[in-house]
Amino acid sequence: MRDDDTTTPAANLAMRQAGADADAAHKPRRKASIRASNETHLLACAEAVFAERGFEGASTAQIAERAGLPKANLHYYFPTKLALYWRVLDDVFEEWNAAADTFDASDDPVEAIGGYVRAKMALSRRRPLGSKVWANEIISGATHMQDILLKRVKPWMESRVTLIERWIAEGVLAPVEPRTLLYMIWATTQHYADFEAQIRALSGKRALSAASFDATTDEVVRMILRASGARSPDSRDRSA
Amino acid sequence: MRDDDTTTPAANLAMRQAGADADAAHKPRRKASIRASNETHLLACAEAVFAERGFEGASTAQIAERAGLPKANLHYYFPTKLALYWRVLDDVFEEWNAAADTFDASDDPVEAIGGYVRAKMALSRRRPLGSKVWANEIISGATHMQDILLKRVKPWMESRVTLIERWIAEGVLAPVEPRTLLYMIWATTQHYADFEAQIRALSGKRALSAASFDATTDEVVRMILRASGARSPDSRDRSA
DNA sequence: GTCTATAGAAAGATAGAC
DNA sequence: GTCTATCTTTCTATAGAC
Repeated sequence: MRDDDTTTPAANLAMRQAGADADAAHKPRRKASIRASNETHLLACAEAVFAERGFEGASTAQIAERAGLPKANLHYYFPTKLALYWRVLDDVFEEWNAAADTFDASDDPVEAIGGYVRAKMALSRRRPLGSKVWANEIISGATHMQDILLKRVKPWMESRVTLIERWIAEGVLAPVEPRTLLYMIWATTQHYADFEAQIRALSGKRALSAASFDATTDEVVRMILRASGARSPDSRDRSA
Repeated sequence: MRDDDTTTPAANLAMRQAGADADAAHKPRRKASIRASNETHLLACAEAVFAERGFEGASTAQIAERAGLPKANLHYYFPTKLALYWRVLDDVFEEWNAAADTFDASDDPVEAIGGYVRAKMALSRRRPLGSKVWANEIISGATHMQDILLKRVKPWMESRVTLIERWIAEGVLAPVEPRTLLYMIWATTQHYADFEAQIRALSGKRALSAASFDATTDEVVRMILRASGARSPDSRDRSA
């Protein structure tokens, strides 16, 4: 029951109808879960529309229609289009944040960077719409994301910069500019979500198969590791 | 007279006023150039608005206002919003295409790839708005760009893939997946245009200085060359 | 070529019956 | 919680005077 990523109008309508004829409107047991269910459902649909048309280009009517609901219901759950958009941005950031944690899974730069690249590639595959919403927001000037960028992303980046500089000092990473490396990782991995349509057009295929996406992931990991000059530390030569 | 990249409303209004009081409307000498001048001016303003809000999010009123013109004048020069958008996309592609030529400047992969990365970074710096329009269009599904992608970008990519495969066979490039390398180059270089707002927020600076952009360019070139394992061919060991 | 006025559709949001 | 009807604003595009 609770996988709500159905973003096609048809499936959604069907789902809505299912509960509709339980006409007794006040079963206390279900009240809270109706709200939760409708909110997540609307959020998933909103993510798809915001991804495709950006904040200004998206209309609440389109989102409601995709959700199989009247426009008024959308405004019942989310007072304004902006409030809905904020919730979507927040959701997307939480996943970004989860992937970011993989960077600290190991002190070996090969494992840490490799694992992070893998996590970001997996995210691009699993939730391309979220990545697109993020990209759209940044391209439009990031006006609604200053808080997230300054209070969450910036501190994360700064601590990772310090870590990368330590690796360089220890000789397990080439003397790269840490920010340039991180931007390269973000840009390259997110490209497979954001520029999906271009990749499809250029490859002539309808979609990248799971197998070829995995192969591409391996290749991206190899290339990023080569770019960064990462190597696993010799277990004995660490003098400090 | 003919540098029309002024995209601020104020400057544009001033420019418009200049010619306005030459009230004789039919000097044959000036007719054609008025059209050309207004068209390029509107195109520059449209590029800025489309970059910031995407095709659906942009309004002809905003574009006209930025150009310092009544909305009706915009429709006099460009019949529909879509026609205007197409012209912008076409302009942007022409510059992409010019940068693409640098790939063939040399048969040495270090020079060819390095030069191409430099050209793309320079383009990101010189015309970030164009890059954003492109990115927005792809994120939105590339519906208005299928022609350019299939007839212009795809053939270019395929011939470059062949070239890269030859380099690999000759041993002057690591055995990389050519498409993955090209996507990495595009993603990384365009990131400095498209994600400008994020970079600004994370660096805490208002804008990347010319000097630090040049340093970043050098670093990106080094990292891409390392990722691709490119090396200049020994002048003697070419047996064919 | 320029510009005011406006048509006709679609936008965000709300009222109020159920 | 749901949904029809509607308010107000803004949208693309055009008419028609100058």
